[in-house]
Amino acid sequence: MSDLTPLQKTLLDWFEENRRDLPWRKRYDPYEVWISEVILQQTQMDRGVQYIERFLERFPTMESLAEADEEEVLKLWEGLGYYARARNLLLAARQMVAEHGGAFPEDVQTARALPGVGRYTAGAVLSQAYNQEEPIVDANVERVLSRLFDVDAPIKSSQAQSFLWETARSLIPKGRAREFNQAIMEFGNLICGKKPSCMLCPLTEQCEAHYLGIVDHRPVPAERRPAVPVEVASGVLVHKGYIFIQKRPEDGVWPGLWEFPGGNVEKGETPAECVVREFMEELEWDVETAEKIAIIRHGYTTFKVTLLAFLLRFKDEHEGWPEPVLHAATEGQWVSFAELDKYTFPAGHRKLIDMIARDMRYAWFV
DNA sequence: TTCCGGTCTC
DNA sequence: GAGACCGGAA
Repeated sequence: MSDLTPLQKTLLDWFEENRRDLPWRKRYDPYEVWISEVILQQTQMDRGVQYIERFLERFPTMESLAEADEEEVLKLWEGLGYYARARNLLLAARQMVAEHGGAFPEDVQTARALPGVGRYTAGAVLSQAYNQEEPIVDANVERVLSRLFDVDAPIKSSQAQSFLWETARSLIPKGRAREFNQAIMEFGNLICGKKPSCMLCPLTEQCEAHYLGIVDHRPVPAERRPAVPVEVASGVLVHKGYIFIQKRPEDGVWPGLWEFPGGNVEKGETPAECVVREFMEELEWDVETAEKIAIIRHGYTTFKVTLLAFLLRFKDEHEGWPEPVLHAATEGQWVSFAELDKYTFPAGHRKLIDMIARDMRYAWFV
């Protein structure tokens, strides 16, 4: 019956030998495949697997997720980044329970109408869970195909992308989409990685880029522009041993996460002046800086952020708890240091909390 | 310090 | 078609 091409056969055989045990490969349950794919969208496999296991343990079914609290979903997501994924996951689960009987749709159009489900995720779930002959092109597949077929256009260009999707579709052996799509992705992960192991590769004879000696130049990356440096100041306002935090708006950066108020340091002001100004603008509170706590650096693709954190106190005496007038948040809270654990913070602010916890100078309110 | 990655929005 | 969204590994 073997009407497989050599390329298909090699990849399928290789996968049979080298298939890793991963959470969604136990059952290929559509819900579990979907959760896994969304978590792995921007996450290294080793870290992602732990998040997948934790997530599926807490929310084992579509129904359990649909009933979940957004705060709890975000808390499980803390540290993964791209928090819109978590929010879309919850929205999509609710939509599937309401409109699709709690099941992941079996056709591409319906699947792609779900929030957070694009071309890749739709193909990944439909092929792996339902064995449908839908292609997937992720970064692994991009590497494998751009090398095998020497794709010289920039990998994200529409020219390259349409070639990749068409090719990925044409390569799927009849009735074996589940195996084949996993095979090519696993292969792109373990053999044809960023640093390819051509010595171990069973496909070198069919690999155009290998023949030309340009494997390291495929795929052709998009040009990137240099990261813009940004200076940010945030304040940890302590009043009667409690700390003020606020919940970010539903859109923009870190949607729905909690933070210490602050903002960009403008030209001509010091970070300390900035944080005082920000507290006035965002909360209408008159504060002063008590001391500088820490400098935290974190890099992004488009920005490199230097976060300067200050310990703050109110300028005037306050008997009770002053009410903030929220201008940059949907909620505000006074919490004890221990209670910070229950809230979801961006990684930089979580780092700041850890630094405070370890620093003896702050033992009086920690 | 540089690099990586799906989806959504504009 | 370009840029925003995030964090950690290399």
